Amino acid sequence: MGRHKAYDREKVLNDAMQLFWQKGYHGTPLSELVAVTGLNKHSMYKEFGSKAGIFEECIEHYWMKALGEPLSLLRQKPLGLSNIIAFFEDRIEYICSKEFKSCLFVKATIEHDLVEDRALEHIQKKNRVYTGAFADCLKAAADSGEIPETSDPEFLTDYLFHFLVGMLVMGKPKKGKAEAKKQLDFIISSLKAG
Amino acid sequence: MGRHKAYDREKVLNDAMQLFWQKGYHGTPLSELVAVTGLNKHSMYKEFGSKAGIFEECIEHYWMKALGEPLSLLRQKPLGLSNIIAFFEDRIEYICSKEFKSCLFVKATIEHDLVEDRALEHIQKKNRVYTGAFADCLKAAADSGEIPETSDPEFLTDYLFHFLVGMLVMGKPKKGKAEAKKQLDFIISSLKAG
DNA sequence: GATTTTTTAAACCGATTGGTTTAAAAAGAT
DNA sequence: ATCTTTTTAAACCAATCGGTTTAAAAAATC
Repeated sequence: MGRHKAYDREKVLNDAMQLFWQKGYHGTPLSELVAVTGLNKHSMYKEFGSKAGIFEECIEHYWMKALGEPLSLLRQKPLGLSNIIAFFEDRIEYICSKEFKSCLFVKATIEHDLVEDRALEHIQKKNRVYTGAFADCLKAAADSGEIPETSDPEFLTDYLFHFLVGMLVMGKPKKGKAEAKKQLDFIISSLKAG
Repeated sequence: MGRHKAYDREKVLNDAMQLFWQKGYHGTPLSELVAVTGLNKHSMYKEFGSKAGIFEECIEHYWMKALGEPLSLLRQKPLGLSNIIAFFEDRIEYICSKEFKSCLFVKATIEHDLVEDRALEHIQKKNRVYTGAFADCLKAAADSGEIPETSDPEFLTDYLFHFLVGMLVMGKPKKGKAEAKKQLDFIISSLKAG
């Protein structure tokens, strides 16, 4: 009994996420959140409790909507170097596209002491899922002989992650997609050489 | 004629820079700037005009005070791979120290559409000085045979820069200094192998 | 038609934002 | 002692911040 909700929670979350993604946590005032989602301020608070509450749900939403697909590229069986290549090619494609707007997680990581602790921990947990997927690919590549058996997936994973984050911060390279692909080629052949 | 300024412009700039460095542009309210520098609000505006004005001068200050020393490591003659190694070892040392607080430039880059355009361009110009120094080292290394002559300093420079930025964002690696050094070793031997 | 819930708009809260102005006091230079 | 400049504190500005409350209107259920 009682009236139905007029808004679509998914759509609201998506709109809010887009805003946070573009402007960061502190760069996004509640007023704009209200404007872009179309929700009434009152409904907003009833649904999410606070600005921090919205943000945390947006992180989960971002994880599923924006990071799910590239993650699936890392998990395609059989695991190996090809996953890493496919993943980075996809990311380069995105970074060089005009829709590019960095990464919500990276922005929140940099905002660190400004963002709520819970949200930060949430992000770090998700990061670990990502680096875990990297490591699985590298282990498989070592097992199959694609890269030397002596390779250490542990630090190579973080090395790859650093490179990824650097690209996400710096955005489109001055010489475009071709330059980014050269960098990727270099990394891949380095992995093969050990 | 007239009274002398009681404050030391350098010290004021340094205090303000530290704050911006820690909290970013939007995370730093004018009130805290006033509190930390000890300047009166009125004097602040007479000296710098606006918050954006203070920030721009802090960028230049940061460039000289925080980035000058690592840059000099890249410029030590004779140029070559050793400069790159010394530079990254120094950066790793800093990143793993407890004084670490990321990089003002990286933070401002991420805040991008929130930060004044002039400041952003200022930063990008300085970044180019840095990548230029990288490129010079790589060229010298290619000339002397430290790395293959076929190496392309252009994209290798951006590759190194991406890695650097990634480290600055992610902070101390979970396994500490040793892990970061392994990553550096890997990069250097990759450069040598081509 | 009674009940329950959502929606809406508005008023309201105290605090803070970047920024300006005023006016008096303090200090240096001539 | 005079003139200039800096310093200080305070008042002031409109706007915005995250957040709460109220009360009426609009639906949906029974």
